[in-house]
Amino acid sequence: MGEKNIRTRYAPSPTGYMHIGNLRTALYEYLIAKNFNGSFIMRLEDTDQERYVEGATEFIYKTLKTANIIHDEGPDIGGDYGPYIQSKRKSIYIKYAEKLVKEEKAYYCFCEKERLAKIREENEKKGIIAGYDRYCLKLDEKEVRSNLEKKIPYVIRQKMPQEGSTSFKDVVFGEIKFENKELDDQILIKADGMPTYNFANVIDDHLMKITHVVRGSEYVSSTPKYNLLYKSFGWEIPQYIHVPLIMKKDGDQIKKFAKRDGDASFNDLIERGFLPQAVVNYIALLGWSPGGEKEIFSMDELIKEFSTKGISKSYAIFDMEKLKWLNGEYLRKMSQEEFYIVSEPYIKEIIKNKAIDIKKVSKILQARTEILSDISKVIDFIEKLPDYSVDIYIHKKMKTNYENSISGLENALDCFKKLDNWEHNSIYEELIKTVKTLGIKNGQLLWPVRTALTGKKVSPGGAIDVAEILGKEESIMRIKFGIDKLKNYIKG
RNA sequence: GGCUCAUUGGUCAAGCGGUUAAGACACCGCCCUUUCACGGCGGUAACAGGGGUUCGAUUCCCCUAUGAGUCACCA
Repeated sequence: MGEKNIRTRYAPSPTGYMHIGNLRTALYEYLIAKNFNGSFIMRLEDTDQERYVEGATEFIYKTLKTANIIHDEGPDIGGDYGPYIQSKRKSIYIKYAEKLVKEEKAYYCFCEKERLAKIREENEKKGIIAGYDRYCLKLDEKEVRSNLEKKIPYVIRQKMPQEGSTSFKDVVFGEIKFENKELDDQILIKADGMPTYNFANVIDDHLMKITHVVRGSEYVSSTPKYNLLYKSFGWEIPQYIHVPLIMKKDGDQIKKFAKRDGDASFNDLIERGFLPQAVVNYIALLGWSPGGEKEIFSMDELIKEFSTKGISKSYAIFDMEKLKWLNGEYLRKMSQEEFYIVSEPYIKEIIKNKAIDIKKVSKILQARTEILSDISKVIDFIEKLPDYSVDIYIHKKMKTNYENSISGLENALDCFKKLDNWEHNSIYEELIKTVKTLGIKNGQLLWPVRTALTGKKVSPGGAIDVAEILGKEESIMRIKFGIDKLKNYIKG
């Protein structure tokens, strides 16, 4: 990919929150740069003043930081090619646009939005979609000057060639060719003096010495316009790397990820209890394959392994199930202590009882948690025994029924009462001793105990784990309650 | 609609002219086991269709179908 310094850039506009696709683009840009020991630049594209959202910029910084995607230059930290905020570079763009006008590669256009809208509407009626009709291209120099003097609002449009074709080589898609006559005379400078995205992009990427332009494949069709601009200025065209879009499945429809549809943003996922590293790992793999069978990558490993060769050409559908699995893998890979740190807030959110040992709860949760936010509904029984139906005492494989559940619980009750050392091993030994003397299966005794203790069909940890966490007193109470409940049921 | 791109199991995907067409998620079964989970083992399931080129096409070309992107004084 060349010898010179690789420079990539992430150029978000502060118009709202970052979605998954956005973040992945930033990730790839970062990985490509770092893979070659290059620089990753952040540039704010705030040229649309109407869409500006307060606080969006801070949010972008925060998101990149939690995702561990770190820029080397940017509005907040500066760099040699600043300013990195487009609104502060307004005069630069105008200067370049006027240069193009002088060379007759662009022209002033005084058409009102109303006229443009009307033409578009008429065309639509006829069933055609056409670009600008070049009305203002016909204006002679005198008219232009007089309009300018009269301060009639204007835009500057790029004058597209009417013949020939423009082709470019994309790193992932290969050679792509467009006929020039299909290109619209796009606006370079808007009536408010701000550049359009397409124009500002070209100017800034060149001025900031960006070598690799990574962006979503929705920009493929505007790339020839970029190249014509580069050509007009006599600038070197950067490498294009168009990445496939991330989609979602909605019924049998395939759609783009969109915040307005309530699709999860990176931030939403983190709030839901996904680990940033897991999400980053997952999205790295959405649209890119390292080739081998390894699926879990740290950021450093991604940097090392990433190659544009593995970027796929077709869109990928976001699969929440796989993300969950991957998140679970990250959780399980942690040490007990690490898991305790991340799970503690979720556990404490629901368990208020100070007597409960949060560390023990955390321990039994680790192998069973995929998303941290799921914790609450799994351990709710600790704080308060839920209402439950006696049906759950019956378990075919454990060979339990109402009657032997009662006797099982009564036996367990005796064990519990005489236990002084309330600790996992001793509880286990005591209960198993009883099982042996009764000559029954482990499950026949343990299943009713677990059921009485939790009031749930499934629980994290078995009878002994749960008993240990609940403590002697509470366990005895719940066992007694279970016995009464079963007896009443049989009677009535 | 024009243009551009894409199309391997439900999903992510490997493959790059000759393979029993990997692997992962999900699903199913078995084992482990004090439930569930974890873990282990195994299973179901794919080259969109049709023409070429070739001794031989999932791989190359063309057509069709389907999907996506784009056609703003938005980025």
